Amino acid sequence: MTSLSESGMPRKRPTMKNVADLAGVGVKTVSRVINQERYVSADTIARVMRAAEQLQYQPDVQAGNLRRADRRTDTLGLLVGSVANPFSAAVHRAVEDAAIQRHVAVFASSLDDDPERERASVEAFLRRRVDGLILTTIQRSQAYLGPQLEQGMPVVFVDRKPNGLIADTVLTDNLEGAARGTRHLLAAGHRRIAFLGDSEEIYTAKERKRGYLDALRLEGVAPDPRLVIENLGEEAQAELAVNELLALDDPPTAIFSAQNLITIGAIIALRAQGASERVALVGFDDVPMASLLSPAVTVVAQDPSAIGAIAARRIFERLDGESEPARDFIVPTRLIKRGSGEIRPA
Amino acid sequence: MTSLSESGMPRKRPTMKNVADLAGVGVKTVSRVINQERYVSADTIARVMRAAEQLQYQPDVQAGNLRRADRRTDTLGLLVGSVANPFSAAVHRAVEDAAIQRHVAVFASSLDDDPERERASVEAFLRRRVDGLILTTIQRSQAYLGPQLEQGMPVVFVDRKPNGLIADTVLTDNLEGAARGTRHLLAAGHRRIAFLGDSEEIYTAKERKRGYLDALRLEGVAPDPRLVIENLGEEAQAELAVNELLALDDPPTAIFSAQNLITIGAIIALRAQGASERVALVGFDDVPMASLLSPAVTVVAQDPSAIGAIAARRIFERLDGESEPARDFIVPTRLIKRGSGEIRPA
DNA sequence: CTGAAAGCGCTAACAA
DNA sequence: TTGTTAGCGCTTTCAG
Repeated sequence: MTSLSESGMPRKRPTMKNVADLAGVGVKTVSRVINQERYVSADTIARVMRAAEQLQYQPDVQAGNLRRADRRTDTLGLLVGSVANPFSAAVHRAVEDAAIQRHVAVFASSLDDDPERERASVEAFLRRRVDGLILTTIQRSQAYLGPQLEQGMPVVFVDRKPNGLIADTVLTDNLEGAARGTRHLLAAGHRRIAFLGDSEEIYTAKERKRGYLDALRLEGVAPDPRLVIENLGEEAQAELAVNELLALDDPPTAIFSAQNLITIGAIIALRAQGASERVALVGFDDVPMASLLSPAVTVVAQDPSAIGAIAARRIFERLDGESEPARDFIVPTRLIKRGSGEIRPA
Repeated sequence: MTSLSESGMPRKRPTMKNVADLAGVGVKTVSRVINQERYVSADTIARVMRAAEQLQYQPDVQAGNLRRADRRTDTLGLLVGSVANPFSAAVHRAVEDAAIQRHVAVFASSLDDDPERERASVEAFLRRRVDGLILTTIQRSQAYLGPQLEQGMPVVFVDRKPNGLIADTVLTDNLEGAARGTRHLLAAGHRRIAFLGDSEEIYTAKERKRGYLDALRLEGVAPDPRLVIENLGEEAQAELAVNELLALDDPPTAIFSAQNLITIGAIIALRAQGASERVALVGFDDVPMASLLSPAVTVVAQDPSAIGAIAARRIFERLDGESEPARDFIVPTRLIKRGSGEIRPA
């Protein structure tokens, strides 16, 4: 057993020099062994390894990278809404899985829709010389990243298009996904379909609304402005919105909710009003435990794992020299029919 | 607009020397300004700031820390089950919130119950010279961290007690929580209460089982070994286990499920058997959307945010010089009555 | 208040 | 196959 209290003065960490002295070789030889370069005799390798083992030597990557030609830190910065949010967490996980294969570690940071925090986090990443950046942004403009792009740092935007600069972007097919969900309700016979969306400022929200409107138009259904409620930030607001909708003279027979938390708010409200078996509901973005609710919730699911994987792949491609112009990667959605979206109008 | 394709040769990043030259001062003066040291004239500060601004200078923390006395990297390593798992994600978020206040960035890594990955991740953290480590471990022994502890690196274990060394640990009160959940079922009149647990190797699983058994014993109920099913790793296994239980001649009237996914498996099975309104269920660890299920799920909730916050606080205390012996921090649970746990025996 | 020189731990370039 | 020297970008030390 080793404990903190037993230890005397904290020993200094062993350096490459220490290992070299103990092994009776020069530092560069140790460096060669540690980095598995060629042209070292088996015997020398063994001696160095033994010395390193004995001293519990851990190479210092920061010091190494300081002189190394490419100055890579084998580090990535990931900025998401919140690491505690399931969508972000899935993106994070996918990025991590891609990164670990290249021995790259990832810094993750939550920004909580706070523009101040976006800048602060990005600067913190930059000071730490991350090799690349994967960002969900909130700021009005990302032009402040221009210099990094020019210096050749790979930057991939995720889930939102950047403003003020051109860079690789990975996006859910919000437009088609929302249209698809809406079409699904139209196909079930609904004509009065409400739209619940979040802040009009958010790119994804705008796209989803557009998809909803497009689908209606294509079917020759005139959108009713009273059925379109936006700027719903959280569950409680969505609940209120649904209550209002149901109180209309000619209430909607179906609801398309364009975001996760809004869908949950809608479920709560529909249930409280005893309308959950009567009013159809399709949500954009999957909801946890959706299949265990009654009715089970039909959703247009995003694929956060794919988003994270594509973003990471792109970063590494660019790090490996890919230099084609910035591109948008569109990730398709998947309609998951579970019940709530298959309710027909009375 | 700035784009990748417009840029010519990637320019080299500006260094402190560049700023110094542009401002017409020595490097040390720039260093003083950047680090906000005293004894620099207001005029000089202004000149340096202007030059830094103009060159878009970003200090390189790695280079700085190389020579700095305390050798801090302002970096933390966090190892959790999976960043995509809600419990871990909440811990992560709490750690991040504490870290950001001190301008500390956190590396998060998922270990997926893979001992190999545990070692690899910890080594990756160590090579990057993190200032501290917050770990959910899986390996049989963590003795390999002994040298780090001796060197004075703060290490806090979370959710599991380490083996082979003594270090600060933050734990849910598994024993009392499980006992509490079990007592809740006993108080409702149940005498045949099943226990569903995961791998017997896991510390928390052992504690929860002990809590269950203690509660039964204290009430004078002899535990029936046929009602105790362990080593349930995932939902599907839990479902099978519940099916077996319900097929007994004298089936349980209540179930205490000792883990998240197991609880979900139990819900699915009970519902499939039409038993969810008849057999009581209390789960350890909260379940997403629990209050929207029917019946809503009664749980003994953990407090992952508190766990993360305490772990981070401890790391920083130690970094600030605290040297008291390693301690266990026990985080209480909370019984949330929602319905499934209040069903009485027939 | 300011700057020159040394050196942090490592790798690049070159020499042996 | 191995070692030596310089230098990465910064902070420390110490002298102006």
